[in-house]
Amino acid sequence: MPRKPEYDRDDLIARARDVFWRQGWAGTSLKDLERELKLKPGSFYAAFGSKDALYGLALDRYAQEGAARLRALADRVGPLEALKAQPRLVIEASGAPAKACMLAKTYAELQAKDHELAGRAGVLMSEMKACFAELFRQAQEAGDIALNHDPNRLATRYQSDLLGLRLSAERSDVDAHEIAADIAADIDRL
Amino acid sequence: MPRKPEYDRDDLIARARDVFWRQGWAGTSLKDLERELKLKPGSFYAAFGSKDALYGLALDRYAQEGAARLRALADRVGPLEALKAQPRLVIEASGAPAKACMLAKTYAELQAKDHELAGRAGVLMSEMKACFAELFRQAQEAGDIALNHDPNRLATRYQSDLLGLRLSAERSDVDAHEIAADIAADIDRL
DNA sequence: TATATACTTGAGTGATCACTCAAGAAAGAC
DNA sequence: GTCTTTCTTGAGTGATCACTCAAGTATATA
Repeated sequence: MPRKPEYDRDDLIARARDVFWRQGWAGTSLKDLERELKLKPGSFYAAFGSKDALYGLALDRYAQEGAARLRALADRVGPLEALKAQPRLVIEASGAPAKACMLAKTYAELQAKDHELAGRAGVLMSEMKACFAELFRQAQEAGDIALNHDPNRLATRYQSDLLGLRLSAERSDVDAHEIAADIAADIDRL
Repeated sequence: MPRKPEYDRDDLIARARDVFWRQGWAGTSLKDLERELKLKPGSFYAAFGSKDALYGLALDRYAQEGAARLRALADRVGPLEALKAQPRLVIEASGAPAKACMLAKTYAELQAKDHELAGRAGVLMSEMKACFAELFRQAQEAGDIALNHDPNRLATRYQSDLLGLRLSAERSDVDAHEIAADIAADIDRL
């Protein structure tokens, strides 16, 4: 008996993710979202409850899709090549609304206020780090990386480098491809 | 004949810098500044004109002091050792209100809105990059780094690594000292 | 067709935003 | 002391913030 909504919830979350990713949490107003999602306030709150709730969904979606992409890449080309290709891929992603990592931006913006979303972003970054560590471990298992390295330490440095790269890639005075190539070259020297 | 202000303008800018550094641009309200600077709105606007104007002053102060510290360090221990020590020093700075770079945070927060302060932060980051490049060049001149490296490229990568390090240093699940040591070790291998 | 159920609409809520300004207080010049 | 100039004070400005809710509309079931 009920009426169906006119929107596609998944599509709405994806579009909200793009707005939040680009403009940040405080930088995105309800007006921005209403315009972008073509939703009046009433529908918006009926669908998502609050701006923060939608941001949380967008953050989870962002992390889940990023991890899935990396896993798919590793399945295709192997762990070492995936780790080497990732820096170039993240800064070349054409559809993305920004180069910088949404998790890092969220964490940097909201951590000082102990906002729940910063905690969530931190957890998701930690999971991503574990994902990198697993790939380094697999690369060692395959004999591509010397065994005297700690995969967790490699992952920590690698993630840090990626964060720096992606932030640098937003700048017009920086050749991010050079940085990406240098990060990949570092992996070959392990 | 005039009355003197009761505040120390330089001290006020330094305190505003710390608040902005920690909480960001949108995350800092006039109320926050009035509380921190102990200034009523009237005095605030008489002294600085606007929130953005004060943020600009704080940003310039931040960059100027950072560059001065690095130059002083290089004068003391030489260019190579300065570049190697800097990663550790930036994450150990005890008085700082945050680990992450204020220029990077400003740029990340405001670039999407084409805010003037993002442009200013970008210019200051560019100047810092040139400062790094000069140190790499001097280290080459001193025979500490092989001449086949482009100092500008080294500086670009180095700055990117520092940005990543400093962002990572805000996280509780990351051992930033390991990253800092690894960045320093990379310089030794050049 | 009638009814029940959910979705859509948009004016309106109080709170907070950056900012203004008029009035009062303080200090150097005379 | 008196005047002039500047600083300090804080209530108040309109705009925007996230969010609410009652009324209207559309659709699946009976």
